[in-house]
Amino acid sequence: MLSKKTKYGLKALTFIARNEGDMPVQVSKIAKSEQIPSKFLEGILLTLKKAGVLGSKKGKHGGYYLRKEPSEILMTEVMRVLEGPIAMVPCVSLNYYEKCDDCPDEHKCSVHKLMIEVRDSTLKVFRNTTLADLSNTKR
Amino acid sequence: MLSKKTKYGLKALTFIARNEGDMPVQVSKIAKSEQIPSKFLEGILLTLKKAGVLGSKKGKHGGYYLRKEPSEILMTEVMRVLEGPIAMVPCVSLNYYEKCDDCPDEHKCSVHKLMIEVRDSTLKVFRNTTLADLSNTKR
DNA sequence: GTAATCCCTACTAAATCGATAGGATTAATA
DNA sequence: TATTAATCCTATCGATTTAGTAGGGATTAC
Repeated sequence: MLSKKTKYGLKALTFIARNEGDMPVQVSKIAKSEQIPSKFLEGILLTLKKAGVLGSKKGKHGGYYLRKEPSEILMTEVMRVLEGPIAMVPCVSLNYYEKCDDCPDEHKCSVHKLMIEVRDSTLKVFRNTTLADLSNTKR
Repeated sequence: MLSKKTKYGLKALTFIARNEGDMPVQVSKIAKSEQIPSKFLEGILLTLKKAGVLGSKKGKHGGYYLRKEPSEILMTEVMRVLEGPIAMVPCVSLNYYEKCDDCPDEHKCSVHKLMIEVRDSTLKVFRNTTLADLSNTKR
């Protein structure tokens, strides 16, 4: 299941991509428009900021803005930040590999083989999709 | 993340596919060979039985057996039984569709579009993979 | 009748998720 | 400079899910 965190995060990014002029966008505006609990969203955007996807400006008239063009923000990046590893098992994860306790030999493991295929096909989608696709903006 | 339940279930099915002669295979044998907690596995195989993937024989020399040829057991079926819906959000699930509380219009939802693509690509893998592929048996 | 096996229900500890609370810090502006 | 509006940070909470255990009932081979 996709977590609410990721769902909200994607919606928020889409909103920001669509509403970006010169001014940063406030959490409260996004929360209201997208029906997301404001305090919860606060934490999500903070995470995206720490990961380098968003920038922020504090104080009055502050808010969040994209640090790259929507077309340069890949879903691989966003999903990894919000949802964690793309692979369904650590033993096929590219970025967070871990050996299984059980499994004496990975190459003979039936689950391993299947999960590599799933990972690759999902990765293909995420690598081919940017925030520009989600938000229908051209940049 | 793939649940242990699903992982164990797949390993068990693979084991049964490889070890099937005329005799049913016992939970205890699978558990020992695949390093799975025996009582936990018991419940998993029961689930697979109720779903019609496995058959069982009670009493001495009883055990579990496949109800179809490995090549006829699709991963779509197994994954749905063990892991639940393949879609990451209910609003793109083929078998368990549910509307989102938020989302006034699905067709305009950026998350929706992305998750349909993920679902389709994952589905493609599961539809193209059978237990025979996992277990390297020909049947 | 006994041992081996599946079948069923209930319980538990730990982790995760979704959300809230409360305030510290920063910056614009009146 | 005081006020206000924002981000930033930490802690907490209830509900749910996960992974597993416990204990026994029912069935069958021998």
